[in-house]
Amino acid sequence: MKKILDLIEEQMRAAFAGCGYAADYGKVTLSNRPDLCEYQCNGAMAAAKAYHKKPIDIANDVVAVLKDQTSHEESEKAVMDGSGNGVAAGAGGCEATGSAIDGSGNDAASGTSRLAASAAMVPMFESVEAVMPGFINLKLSGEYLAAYLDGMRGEDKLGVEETGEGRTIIVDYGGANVAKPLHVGHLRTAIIGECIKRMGNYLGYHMIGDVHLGDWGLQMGLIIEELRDRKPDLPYFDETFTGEYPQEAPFTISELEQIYPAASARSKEDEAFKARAQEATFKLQSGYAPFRAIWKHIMNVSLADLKKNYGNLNVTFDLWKGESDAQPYIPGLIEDLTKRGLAYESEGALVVDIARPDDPKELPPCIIRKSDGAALYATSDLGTIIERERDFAPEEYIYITDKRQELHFIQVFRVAKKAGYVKPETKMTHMMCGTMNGKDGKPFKTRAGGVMRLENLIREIDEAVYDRIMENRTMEKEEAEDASRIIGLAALKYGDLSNQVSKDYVFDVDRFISFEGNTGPYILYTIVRIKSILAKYEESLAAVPDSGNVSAAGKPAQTQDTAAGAAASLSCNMRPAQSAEEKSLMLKLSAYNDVVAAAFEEKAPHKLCQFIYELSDAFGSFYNTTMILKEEDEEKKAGYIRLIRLVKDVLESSIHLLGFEAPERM
RNA sequence: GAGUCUGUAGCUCAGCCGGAUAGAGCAACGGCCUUCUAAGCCGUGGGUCGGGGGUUCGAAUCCCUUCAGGCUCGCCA
Repeated sequence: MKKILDLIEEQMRAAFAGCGYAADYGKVTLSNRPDLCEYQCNGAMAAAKAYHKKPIDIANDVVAVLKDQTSHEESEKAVMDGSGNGVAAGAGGCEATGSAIDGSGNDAASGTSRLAASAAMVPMFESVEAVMPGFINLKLSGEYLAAYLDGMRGEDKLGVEETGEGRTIIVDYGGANVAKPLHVGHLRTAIIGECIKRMGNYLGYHMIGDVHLGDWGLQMGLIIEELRDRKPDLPYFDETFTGEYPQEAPFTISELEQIYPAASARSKEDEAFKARAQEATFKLQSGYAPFRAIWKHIMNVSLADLKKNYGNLNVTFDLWKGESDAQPYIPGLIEDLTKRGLAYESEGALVVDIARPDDPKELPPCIIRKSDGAALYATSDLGTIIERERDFAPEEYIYITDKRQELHFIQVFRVAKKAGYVKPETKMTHMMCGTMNGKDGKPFKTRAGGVMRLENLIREIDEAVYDRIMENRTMEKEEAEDASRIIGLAALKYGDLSNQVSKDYVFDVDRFISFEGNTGPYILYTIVRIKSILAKYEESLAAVPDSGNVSAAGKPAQTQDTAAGAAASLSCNMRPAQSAEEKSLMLKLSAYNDVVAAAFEEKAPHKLCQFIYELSDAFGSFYNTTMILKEEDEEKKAGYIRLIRLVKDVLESSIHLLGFEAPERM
């Protein structure tokens, strides 16, 4: 569906053009003064200079054209109302407006007949006015808005346009290291990446998520040598061993997680040990069979654990590739760059220049081979690009990492472009994440000062949620535990995603578990309340047929709204808003497709968070001023139900995009 | 030192491709449950948008400058 803002803007542009002004001045935005209007156009003020006129005169010209249009619409509408019968505007009225809005939407794409087409059926504006110094203030008509929402209800994706057309985008977002437990530092990239991937898929792109494991560096040598010292009797360390290596890994995940930090710490003090680790790394990379066997064990044990932990976060990957997968491409890569004269020796290393004259500061070259002959980070990322081009030839790459890697990606992107490994038009995006800080503003730590493991963080939040549920709800232990996991994850993810990606943010456990205000649980609470109302409504419908005879005799008009009528009422049309609260809610809903598209386009999940918070807020006000189930007018009640069902659908699909779900009760 | 990002209410954050009175949440205070989940709703107080200059009819937003903080600056990932 076309975005509602675009539809309005088309009218505005046509009006500007109709007055002899450039259509571009007809830009329309959401109002920043909700007390005055719903949408606004500031183009008259911008145009004033070019046309040597007072802004208000231009605004008045444009408004006159729009009003002329509106009054025309109103006369048409009056005719419709006459035949439609205001009170019993049940099924008959529905069909008419339903097709009208669809028709106008489709025509709009093709051109000029749109104005007439929509005007004939549904007036767009309730009011249009010019205000000093030259604002044009707009209010949407209730009928138009209701018809627009009906369009949303009728679509699979609630009106979101699938602009991706199946084009491929690779999202590189895990960043996990094999043999190291996930810690809070991995949280942001995982959460954000998952969200970007989901939004892209929703918009019709073919998103490929790759965890891109750190599975090939010095860490492997460190583990091997530490293992040698701890368990020297293993066959992997027996040079004379000729048999089959065991299937069973010589360590558990817990041991592995203990081995690596120990080895890492030791290498910083023990030069000899470090040298051994480097040697082991080299042998592994050269294909030395016993070490390859250990490496496989490390991978298997670690991967199972990582999948479990990412799974708990509701984060999944299409590819579980790692740096090791890029290795086969590296010799050819280096040869190619060297042969073509792009890479040259400098201070013993092999480098590629990436500096450009217009850089504010001359950037250092990209090192693709160290002076000791080993490949490094940039080399492996370039190798990965070659593999991805071969396998997927994506139209865009999105890397999601900590912002400290900015320079690295500038270098890699430039080399990839310069060498022609990716097409010139391929977009290469680095989403730089701010760090997650503690309340003190410094990088988040445990109380003891260490790095917080992700599973501990999650457990801490889940437990806090559980306590909160038990505090003021009666719920079975098992249901409460399930709910606290769902709610805890929402709290965690929403807390992260509601901040701008590139900024550092303060992760305050106490605030997250308080669940008040702009938090994940608040969103879930809204959904749960709607579900509860809908369930009660369904019950009431199901109950009616039992006393059907009585009801039918007494109130013929309402019998249709029983069991069989329920389906009909759902397919029936949305009613124009009856109150300010209902209108606000409907206006908010209508922005859904715009928000999703913008959140993806700008790689800004926080915009979607902001939206669902405002939508929940609007629902809260509506809920508090409107007794939905107590409404005696069945037609009106059915209208409310249609509306809140749409609110629920939009909220649920939004949180799905963000990467969490809602419980049934909370 | 150079580059870059950040600085908005007591706290946590939106707004930043210029527009009307700078918005939320938390915290504080005051109302609203015999009615659909009060984890809610309504209201009150709280601001030199780090400082200074400039552009503009109009600046939190654009430009310059300055202060404070973060990060990066060739063989870690």
